[in-house]
Amino acid sequence: MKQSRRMLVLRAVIEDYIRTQEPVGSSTLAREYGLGVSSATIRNDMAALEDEGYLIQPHTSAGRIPTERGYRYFVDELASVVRLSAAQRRAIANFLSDSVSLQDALERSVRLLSHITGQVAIVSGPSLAKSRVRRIEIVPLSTTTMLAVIITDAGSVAQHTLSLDVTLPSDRIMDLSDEINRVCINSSLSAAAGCIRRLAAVQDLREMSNFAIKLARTVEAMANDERSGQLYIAGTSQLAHQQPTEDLAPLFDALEEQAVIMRLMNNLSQQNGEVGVAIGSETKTPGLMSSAVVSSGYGHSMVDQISADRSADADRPDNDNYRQDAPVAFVGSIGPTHMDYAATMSAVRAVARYLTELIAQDDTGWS
Amino acid sequence: MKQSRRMLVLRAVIEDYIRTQEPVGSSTLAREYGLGVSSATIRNDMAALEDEGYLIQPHTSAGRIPTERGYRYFVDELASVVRLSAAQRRAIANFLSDSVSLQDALERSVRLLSHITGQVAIVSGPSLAKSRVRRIEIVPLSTTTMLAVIITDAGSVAQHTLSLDVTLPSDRIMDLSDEINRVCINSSLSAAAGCIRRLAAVQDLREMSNFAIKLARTVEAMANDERSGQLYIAGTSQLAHQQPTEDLAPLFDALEEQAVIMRLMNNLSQQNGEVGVAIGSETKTPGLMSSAVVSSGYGHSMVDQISADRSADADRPDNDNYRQDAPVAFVGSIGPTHMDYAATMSAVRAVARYLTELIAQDDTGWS
DNA sequence: ATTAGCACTCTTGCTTCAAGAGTGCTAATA
DNA sequence: TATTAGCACTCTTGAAGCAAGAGTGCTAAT
Repeated sequence: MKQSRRMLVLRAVIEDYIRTQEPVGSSTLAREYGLGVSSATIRNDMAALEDEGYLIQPHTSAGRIPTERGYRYFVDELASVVRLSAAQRRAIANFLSDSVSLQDALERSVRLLSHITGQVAIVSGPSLAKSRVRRIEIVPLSTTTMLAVIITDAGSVAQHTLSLDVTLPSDRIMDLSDEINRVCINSSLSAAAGCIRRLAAVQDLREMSNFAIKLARTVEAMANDERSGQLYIAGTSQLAHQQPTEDLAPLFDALEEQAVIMRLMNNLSQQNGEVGVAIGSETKTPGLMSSAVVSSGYGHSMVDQISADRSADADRPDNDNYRQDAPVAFVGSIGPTHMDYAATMSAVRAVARYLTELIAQDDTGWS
Repeated sequence: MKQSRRMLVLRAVIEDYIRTQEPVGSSTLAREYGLGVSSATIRNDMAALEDEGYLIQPHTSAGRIPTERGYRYFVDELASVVRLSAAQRRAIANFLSDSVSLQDALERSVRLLSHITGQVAIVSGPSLAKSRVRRIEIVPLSTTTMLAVIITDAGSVAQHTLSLDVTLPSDRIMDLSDEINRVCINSSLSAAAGCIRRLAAVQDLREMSNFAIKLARTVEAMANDERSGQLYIAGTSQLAHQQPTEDLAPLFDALEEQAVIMRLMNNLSQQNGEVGVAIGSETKTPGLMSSAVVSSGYGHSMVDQISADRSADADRPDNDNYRQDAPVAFVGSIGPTHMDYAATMSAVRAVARYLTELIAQDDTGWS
């Protein structure tokens, strides 16, 4: 009973602080929240909560504000993420439905998410490493330069220029291109690189083999490029709008460090389908010490689909680093530690769901 | 003589203010700059300059700061943009030279420019409307969905999904694709749309013609899409670093309004090769009232190349909206009105030059 | 046309002060 | 033992007052 009320107090403090952003005192709590005890009692509880590290007071004679630990408890208690209402979900689907390409869909998604949460939103494009090749095109830019365009099953398009020392006849390139596409389709990028390399060795390619090797190296590089999944960020202006409680510079710096953000969000969205939350120092990122990150993976590789097609395609080597159910990309939102966690988590989840559908759906495409 | 010294004083005030960011008084001026007159004389000049609208004093008893008009005069006087030193230019070329694709080059460019100027940098990808088609690929995503990938001579890649109501045999699509590429190559996008549309009518395409028409519409839409040239922005964090003299929110808002920025920069970079400067209200953009924009076009369509190839290719209709020497995209930097104009203009110019070379160079490609 | 000198104006930083909010502790109560 | 009333104490916040400093405008002299 006692323990229980203490936590109710904690919850009340946090809710109030999230609303008002001001240190909350015992009397406010006693008045506004129906705790049925006097302010003095609450004072005792708050003192205890402070001892336990859930609350802190900015100065001797002010109300209390939650600590990182406080928020963590609060978020953990928030176990069941409230689903958005059907209407809200429909609105999202509606807004995103007439996207015209994957990029377009992702751009809309960040903007939408940022708008819903009123915070910074981040969406990554599907990681190339975790996608399958749908087509590899080789477009001559000049006699000695080729543009390799790789289209993945997630709908993303990556490009890379290759320059050669020799001039190659275009029909031979076409042939090679056809051959590559025949062999590589539906392999992961790293597997495809292997295919191409093998092709370079086996076939009677003569002057082409050099080119093929270069191409293989390129594809491999793409697969391993950590920041391969393009990052979309929106809503940085929202940051400038909140009264500058503190210095925003480090936060902005962090946002420009794409690699850092990428790693952070990826870690956070490991277990699929669920939204992850990192609060303050949990982000292990200098600029985010007073921010929280809410993120979810999306685009889990469809399990049955994979295994079905694994057995079908004998050409594909086993060293594919697919992890079943590992998300292919992520979507998230970054805000102050005193953000509205419930709302943010719901929104992130909803957008993630939508994007997952969208990607899995490439049998029907974007309408 | 008198007129001349007044303007020297103006120049000195502006230079000092750009350095220190603090209102500059007559005594400082007399001491630090070798004007050879007393502070009282300078006071008179400053009073005159204030009457003429070049200077203003924030409060009765403070130094003077430049007005918009002051900056304008200053910038106009700065006629000859200082070229960067050979070493600096080499450093730029060096940093950008191992770009691996157009996107990559553009991303590096913004980051670099932002780093050099210490301000926000913006680079647009080549506008599709002003580029020529190098290749149009049609990749089936499913039986009823096609991904159209358009590759332009500037090296940019645009994509768009098309969904159909009927299933089309893939070999027929290949044929159509070949035909389209045969006819459209080297046309502008809008011309290509026309080609495809004509193809749809003339050929015995049967069930394909519907698809072709859809494709034509898509290509046309891409050509007309104002924001088609993707926008790259870097260095927003720099904004947060300068002491917040004033509210940054509107500035951030403006930066997120891609369409607005796009239009502004485009207008500013009309006359090619030269950098344009818009100061404060000259930008006609609410959020930029105390910012200045320095921008330059890049990637002028190479004049002779165009005309040569205009006569050669009889298939291309005349309604191409090429304007000789009109830039294809732009690069610029945004900073406070008290920025270091000379340095910023030099940097913008250097990067623009480099990018122009890069694009024109698609006969040699990225090294 | 320039300059020295001087009175005047404003900002800026500091200190003081009173009001208000909130706490911690003690002693009384159920 | 858990709760509560009461009270002294602490600390922030805002206003007000004040002295120092910077810079100007004006006048009179060169």
